[in-house]
Amino acid sequence: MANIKDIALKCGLSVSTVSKALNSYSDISKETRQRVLETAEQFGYFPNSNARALKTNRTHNIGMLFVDEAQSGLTHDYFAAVLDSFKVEAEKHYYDITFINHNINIGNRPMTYLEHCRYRNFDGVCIACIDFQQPEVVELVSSDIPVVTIDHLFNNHTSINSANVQGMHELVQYIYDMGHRKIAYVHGEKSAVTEQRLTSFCKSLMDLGIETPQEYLLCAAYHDPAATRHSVKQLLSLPNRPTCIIMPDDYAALGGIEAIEAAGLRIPKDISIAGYDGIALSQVIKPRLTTLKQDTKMLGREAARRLIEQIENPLTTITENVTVMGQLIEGQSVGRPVPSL
Amino acid sequence: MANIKDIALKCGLSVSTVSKALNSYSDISKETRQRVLETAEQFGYFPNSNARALKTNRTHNIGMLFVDEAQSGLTHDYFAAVLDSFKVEAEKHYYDITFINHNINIGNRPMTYLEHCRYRNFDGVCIACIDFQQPEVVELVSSDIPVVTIDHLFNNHTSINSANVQGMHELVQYIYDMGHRKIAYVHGEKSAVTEQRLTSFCKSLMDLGIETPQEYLLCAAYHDPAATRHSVKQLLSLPNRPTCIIMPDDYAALGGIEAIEAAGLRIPKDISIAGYDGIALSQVIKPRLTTLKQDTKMLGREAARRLIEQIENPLTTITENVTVMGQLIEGQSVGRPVPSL
DNA sequence: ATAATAAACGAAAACGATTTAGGAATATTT
DNA sequence: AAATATTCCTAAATCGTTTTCGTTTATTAT
Repeated sequence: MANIKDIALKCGLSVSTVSKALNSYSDISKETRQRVLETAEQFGYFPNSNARALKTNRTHNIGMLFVDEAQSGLTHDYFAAVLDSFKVEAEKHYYDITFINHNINIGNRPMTYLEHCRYRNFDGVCIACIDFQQPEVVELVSSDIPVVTIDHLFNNHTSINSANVQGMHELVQYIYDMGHRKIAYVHGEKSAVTEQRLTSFCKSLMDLGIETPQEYLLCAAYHDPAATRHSVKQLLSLPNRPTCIIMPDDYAALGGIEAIEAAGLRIPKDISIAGYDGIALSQVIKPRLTTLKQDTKMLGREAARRLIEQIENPLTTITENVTVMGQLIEGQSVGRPVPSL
Repeated sequence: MANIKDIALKCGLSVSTVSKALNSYSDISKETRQRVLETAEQFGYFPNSNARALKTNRTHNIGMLFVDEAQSGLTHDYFAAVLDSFKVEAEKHYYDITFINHNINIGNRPMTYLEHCRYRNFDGVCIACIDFQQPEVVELVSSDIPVVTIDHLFNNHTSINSANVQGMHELVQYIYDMGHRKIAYVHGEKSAVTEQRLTSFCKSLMDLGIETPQEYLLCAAYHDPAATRHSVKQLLSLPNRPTCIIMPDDYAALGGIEAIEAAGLRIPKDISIAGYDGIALSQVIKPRLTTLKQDTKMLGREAARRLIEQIENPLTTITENVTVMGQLIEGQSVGRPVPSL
């Protein structure tokens, strides 16, 4: 692999001049600069990232903290889509992405996330799809490494958030407009996202003058059709059962659908069901889900952009909490309820 | 961040001694070694990866070539699961994973994959879920960087392959055993995998003494329900239509199911359908798919293991082509055909 | 003509590790 | 007592860059 020395030799220049030429220093004449660039191109040269990082303390490498164990992280469509979009944008800015994990330390102790970041000298870190309460995560966030979080808000840190309040409101409003008055919500486990959606759900209904009985609010794990199947079954057995059920997410909705069909009910004729996420899957199943599509493209892109902005202009950048709007997808799973009471 | 110098200072030793102690050189006394390790632990020390890489030419970083554009790569359940498993195993061996892409070169030209690998000094590379014919991919494979490919076989290179021949055979045999004689196969686009499955499909049927008309073999993109919907529609309109249809993959099967139900047919009563992949989704939809589960855990794990083996013992390692068996999942989508002809 | 300024380049010291060759001190053999 | 071996450690070169501070030459001002 050709290095800067080879180029210097070939051009009859010093190593420093070549370096400067490559980095567009102003005290290099146009002619030499041109000459250097040409030989560099000809030699197929590019800087050794390690040497450069060693000297500059910049790696052009972003750490991605995505999920702890082999949970549903990468195979979770929503997050996979966000990651994908993040990756695309980061590449445009010449950044690479490396997963953060628990490598083994010199002392035979697993590194903390922060230690791993220091070890690899990540310029910045993106955190998504993880339990944000973990001490280790908090430690990482509290460090001086630029951090952007997705779907979670830390003090004084940039975050990109799907508009859960707006999204849930829009979904509820739509369902209301379709004529539903008995709306249940099987919400995910406790998290910032869940709280937002749940609050928005309750508030939206209250504003519409609807009272929601406690039995209409159930908890079931995200991304877990078995859990929602159970919950929906429970809802269906209520004496005064809902006419529409909102699921934690699209994938989990599959469990709900199954439970409904198992009970011999038809969607949306007998009962309606709505998802959340708007992943590709939601539009290729039967019935096509009425759901709230989160803008994964925008979420990933903005996260990457702001993080890089922060990395490159640490002083002028202000921390922002960006909210990315979602969009209702009108599928076939929410219909008009039968007028019967 | 504490460095080796700090430790040397604290211990009253030279930098070289500390380095040797940390790297278990034999010419360091047990006592000093112990002392160094303790201070290292106490200082929260770990080596600067860049400095180390610069000197040793080893980065403990594996390049992952996963997909060119924002195609279905990360959001493709099968590959996401393989990647996840690869990641878990790599971490166990103290390796990190970085995505390979087309960063911008010094000459303002996008780097080739190989160039990116050299730039980042990856110790090894895993290639999956990509068009293996691309010149750039071939260039990378032909380099001296240790490479392992998943689901594609290159000469003189280790590869981990899902047992497509066995898998398809098992699937066909099962369908046959259920009584089907008119079996169609909507196969994916041209690739090594497709070829293996297609060949196995044809051979298995021939061995069973069944002739398959040309109209029973259709091509539709992988992971594309719209494509399979179209193909299945076509199959259904045949004068002598099949009693069972094998889909390119589970996700694409959704399109097939839709087409069948749109035609007013019931699965598996009127017609059977089978998937391929055995992703989680396949078991939470209705009907639960009869499909061939590829062992993503094993595929990812073996890929990581062999690659690392190759990295660490470049001389003693022989290239292997590992075949990972799949397993039939008996769902509800393949039934006994109606005896009518 | 001389001094001051500007333009273009180079020498050398880092960055934080690894590794080779060798040096002191101690122990062992002759 | 001298020679040799062993043990433990250090000096210094090196990996490929960046960057500070000079130095040289050319240009302009006096």
